[in-house]
Amino acid sequence: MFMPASFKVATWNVNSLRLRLPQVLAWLNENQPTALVLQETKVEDALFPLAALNEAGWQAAYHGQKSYNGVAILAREAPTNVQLGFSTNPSATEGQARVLAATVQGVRLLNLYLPQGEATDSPKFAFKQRCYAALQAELVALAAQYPHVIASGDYNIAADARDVPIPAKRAEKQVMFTPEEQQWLAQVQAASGLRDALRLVNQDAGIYSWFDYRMYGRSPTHGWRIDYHMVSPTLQPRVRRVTHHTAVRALPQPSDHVPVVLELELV
DNA sequence: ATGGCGCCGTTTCGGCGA
Repeated sequence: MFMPASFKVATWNVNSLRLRLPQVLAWLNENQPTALVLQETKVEDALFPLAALNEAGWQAAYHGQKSYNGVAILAREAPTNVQLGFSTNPSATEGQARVLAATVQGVRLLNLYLPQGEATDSPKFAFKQRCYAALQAELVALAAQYPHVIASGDYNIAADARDVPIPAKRAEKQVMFTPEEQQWLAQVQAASGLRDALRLVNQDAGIYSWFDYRMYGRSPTHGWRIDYHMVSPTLQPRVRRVTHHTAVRALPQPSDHVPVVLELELV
């Protein structure tokens, strides 16, 4: 089966693609990934900045809406077999543009922007749970259908104590770290066989992908790790490294998330 | 317990995110 000699995929919640476009173009030029998957593009498809990306040599599949959500997959060659939403449960995201899949260089990429949940007694928390149930079914199906699967994006759940900057007992009271949510994240991996790529190669605590704007300037190291690359069994031995590009936080008008880069190679 | 910041839009403040 086809497998490129190397594969570099990045995930980045940009919190408005139009506002962050210069940063995205600069980052692409500097890092030359095989693919970059974006969340919170916050732009409807008619206004997607396709021309500027094309001029810089990048093709795109995108699924957006006005103001909120929005996901896109960028690559040098046009992503193929593009799927909007979960193929196994299209209504699970309730019309919100949060899920996009496409094939790049023989790898099936699933780009995810899962709900944050707001509070455990909020309807948004129940929505988050339904999205995780649909995600689990989707990953089980994808793992059976495609030889190489990477499910990347903003999962809005920190996996364990290493991924939060405060004691776990205190974090457990907060959405994105409740034991219930951690169970959803663990169950998704157990059922599908996909694994958090970072933890295959790095057990360090204090590696973060999201930084609360409200803490910015006061406590810039006060982040959480809520963005992941989940890789299917065939790719797990090929994970070389996962890096978090926190330097973008020093740019003017940064996103609250940083690019997370997964590099694979043949063993 | 609260709020802090940043983005969006039939925009100049309220809704939403995390």
